[in-house]
Amino acid sequence: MTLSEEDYLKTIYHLSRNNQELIATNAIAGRMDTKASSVTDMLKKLAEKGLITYKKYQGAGLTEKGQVMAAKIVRRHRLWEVFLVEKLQFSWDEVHDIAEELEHIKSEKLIEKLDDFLNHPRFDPHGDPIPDKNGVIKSMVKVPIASASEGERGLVVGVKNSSSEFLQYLDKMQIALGMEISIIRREPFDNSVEISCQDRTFTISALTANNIYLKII
Amino acid sequence: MTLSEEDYLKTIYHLSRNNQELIATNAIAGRMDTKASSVTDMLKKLAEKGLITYKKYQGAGLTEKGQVMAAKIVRRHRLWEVFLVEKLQFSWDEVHDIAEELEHIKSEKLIEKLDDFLNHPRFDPHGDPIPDKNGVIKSMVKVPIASASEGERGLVVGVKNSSSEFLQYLDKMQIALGMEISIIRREPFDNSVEISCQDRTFTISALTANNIYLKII
DNA sequence: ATTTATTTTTAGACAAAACTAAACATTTGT
DNA sequence: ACAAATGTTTAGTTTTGTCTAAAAATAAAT
Ligand SMILES: [Mn+2]
Ligand SMILES: [Mn+2]
Ligand SMILES: [Mn+2]
Ligand SMILES: [Mn+2]
Repeated sequence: MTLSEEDYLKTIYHLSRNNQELIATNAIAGRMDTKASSVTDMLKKLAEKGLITYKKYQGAGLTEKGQVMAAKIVRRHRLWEVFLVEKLQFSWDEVHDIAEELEHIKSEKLIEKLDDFLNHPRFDPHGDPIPDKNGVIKSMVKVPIASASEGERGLVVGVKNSSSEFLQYLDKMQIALGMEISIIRREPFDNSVEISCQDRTFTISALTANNIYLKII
Repeated sequence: MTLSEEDYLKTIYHLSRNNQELIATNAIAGRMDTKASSVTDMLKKLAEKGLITYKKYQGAGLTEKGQVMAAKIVRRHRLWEVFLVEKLQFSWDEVHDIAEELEHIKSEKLIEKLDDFLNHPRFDPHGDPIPDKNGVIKSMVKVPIASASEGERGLVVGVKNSSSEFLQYLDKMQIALGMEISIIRREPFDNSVEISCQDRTFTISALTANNIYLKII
């Protein structure tokens, strides 16, 4: 597996989560910042290797084998992110790009030793689950603040958007994983949500509310 | 800088240590397990970028700029090796190949944070010095056992050959960095050396004696 | 049901890094 | 000094991954 093949496989994996349908060429191109023609070439190669199913003009989907491979790459990515935050003191908005490179280092032993060293974390710094060595994910029941009802409260367990901009915005608002949030009121006019968090009460936009996941308690 | 350019630069750096002369195309090809013609192509490219001096049929040498770049790569390599041994519990004969990949991860901040995390180590697991962030090396006065005189003693501070085979052989003989060794007798017939180490007295071959460095005390 | 628009694929080109085989330069041996 | 041996470069391919432009297929609109 080359670095490029791994990145394509991972992209297809992410586009397939919460979505049984075939993935379109353009969807992949859009997310990877390449041209559709490049994607087509790569899809043929991955299909040739038995990692995806691919039918002309129809789109692509992971095979069982591709699913397992992709989950391994995601596992590596997320373990490295934990390392960067927990051990090297990076902030959660800085780690993605570095992990994007580290995930391609090829050594089973390395990743198992890293996992030991980190004490087998189950979630990455953005709350996303870390697949086990067989590619199995234990995901958590979580709901965006935007879908929680007035009066409910929950723990912040993840973010939907993990761009630097959004994560830094959360830092600025002093919202972090593990904090408890109560839904005070939802404003029907613009779908903004009034919440309380750590003795502060304030309002977040619908967009923000859509990108923060809670585990209701 | 591509991965490949970095590997070539590092090879030239290593071949230039203890040697002012220009490095021959074949020397590089031999060490990197490529063909001379591939080396020639790369030398042109590196010269083009101002990282080496290169004159047809004469050989190559690092420029100031190339020197600094190469030292940075070596710094990354050796810091990762320390990480793998100290934190992930790899043995010293397993880390080189993994570090060969890790050294290419591009992030200044990563490497400075790693250096902090490791407490600014000055030597890698094989006793080789780690360049500082400016590429400056503080090397140590060290002498191969083969060149030490009878009656002298010293601490094991490095190995010349750091192949897995040799390192595993040292493990088997229970010789490790930091141990104290006394030169009991040198046998003129085959240049083997009788040494004592940790209350054991035994004989090592000339080849072995040439590949273990001592700091005389 | 055609026409139009969008998406996807093909064809052809390019850059990076490798190789083989042949040409050229340097060194060595006599 | 010259021929042979060795070392190095050039020329021409190959593989991987990308791109542009044109062709083909599918989807949307009138
Ligand atoms: Mn990430
Ligand atoms: Mn990646
Ligand atoms: Mn090494
Ligand atoms: Mn390398």
